[in-house]
Amino acid sequence: MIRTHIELLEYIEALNAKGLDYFKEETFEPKQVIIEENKRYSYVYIIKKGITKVYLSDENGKDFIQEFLSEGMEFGELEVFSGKPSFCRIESITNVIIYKISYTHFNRLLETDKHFNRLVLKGMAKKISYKAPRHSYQHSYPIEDNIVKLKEMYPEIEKVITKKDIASYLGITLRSLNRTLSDINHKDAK
Amino acid sequence: MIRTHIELLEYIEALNAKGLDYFKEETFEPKQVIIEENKRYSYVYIIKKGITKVYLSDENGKDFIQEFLSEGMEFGELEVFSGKPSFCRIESITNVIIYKISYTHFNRLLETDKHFNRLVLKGMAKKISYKAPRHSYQHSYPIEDNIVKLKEMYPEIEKVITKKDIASYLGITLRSLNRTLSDINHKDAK
DNA sequence: TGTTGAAAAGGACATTTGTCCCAATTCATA
DNA sequence: TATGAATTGGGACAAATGTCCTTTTCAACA
Repeated sequence: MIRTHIELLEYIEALNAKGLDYFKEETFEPKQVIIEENKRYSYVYIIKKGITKVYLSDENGKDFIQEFLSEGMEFGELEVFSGKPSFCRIESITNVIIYKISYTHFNRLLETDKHFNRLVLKGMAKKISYKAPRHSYQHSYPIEDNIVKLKEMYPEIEKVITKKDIASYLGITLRSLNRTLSDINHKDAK
Repeated sequence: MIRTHIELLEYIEALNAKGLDYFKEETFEPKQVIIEENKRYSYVYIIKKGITKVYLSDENGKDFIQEFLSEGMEFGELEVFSGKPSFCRIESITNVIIYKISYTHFNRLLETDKHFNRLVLKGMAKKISYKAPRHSYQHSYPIEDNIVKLKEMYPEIEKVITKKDIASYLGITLRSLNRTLSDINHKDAK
């Protein structure tokens, strides 16, 4: 549920240690919007620390959360390849430290550094692979199974992510989530 | 709904024309499984012609279709980067001609051919970008809107793709799809 | 300490969607 | 042409989910 890509983060920090100055740190407090929808940016971002949510809202204000991103995950890179404006909003949940790199430097690294290139490819592969089974699973199984599964994987999740966000991630309403949670508890109690 | 990546296809055919023999053609009849779930392969595939579906089935036999892929879209490339076995099944819908390239050659091209490398990155970016709004939209709007939208974009879709597949793509049952379609017709009639 | 607002919980009812059927139609092919 | 399988369409009912609201909890802070 909370994606990471430690390998990429470590490699970036190794590059920094070598004296490369392409990556600039920036910090965000909780609930700040880092990237808005439908705008053009000139930086690619990689999370050093903290948790962010990637989401879309419809005109009724309903959110649908695509992913929660954490250490080593990048965002803003798709726009480099597609040439299109951003299509998701990215917002910090906790305090967040990110590295940002300009499109120019990002492209240069991609072309000159094979290892970096490969890690970026790998990062994108991660994004694709996690989405497929997730959406499939959420469609095929009752909410209850999804939540049980989620709790098994991240028992502490409610301490970091609000229920509303969990519901948006599951593509359901908060009411449904609560109903299901209390059903699960009743079953456990038996 | 049916993804293409013509630029990549054209580039591959240009490479072929130059005498590069990395890409081998293979043909499939309708309803053949090209890639199974959870297996290891040693080729990356690019569609030259025809339509395929990418899907997962759960143990009850319910399918969830991720995407329909057509000209220029690749598959099997994610496994090169993740090192994991395949996670989706790929099946031909129409007659399909594909180019396949071995992992070895694929990796070599990625490293030596910047343009190819960029096109692969772009292809992956496409896969990610299309998924996000799609799943969001499908969660936030009634089925009806999804279907109306789909019909606007692909008026002839039912001639190529069965209703069952359309339903699986929308993440609903065939019954729901039919119900909604007849609702739409009744509204149109008024 | 009391106030306020965000987050969480849940009641009551409406709506949507799924499940389980069965019937009609199409289509490949024996 | 006959046959059976796949596809399509839809009725009736059950179950899941959403909508709308109210209440509770809790932490921040004047």
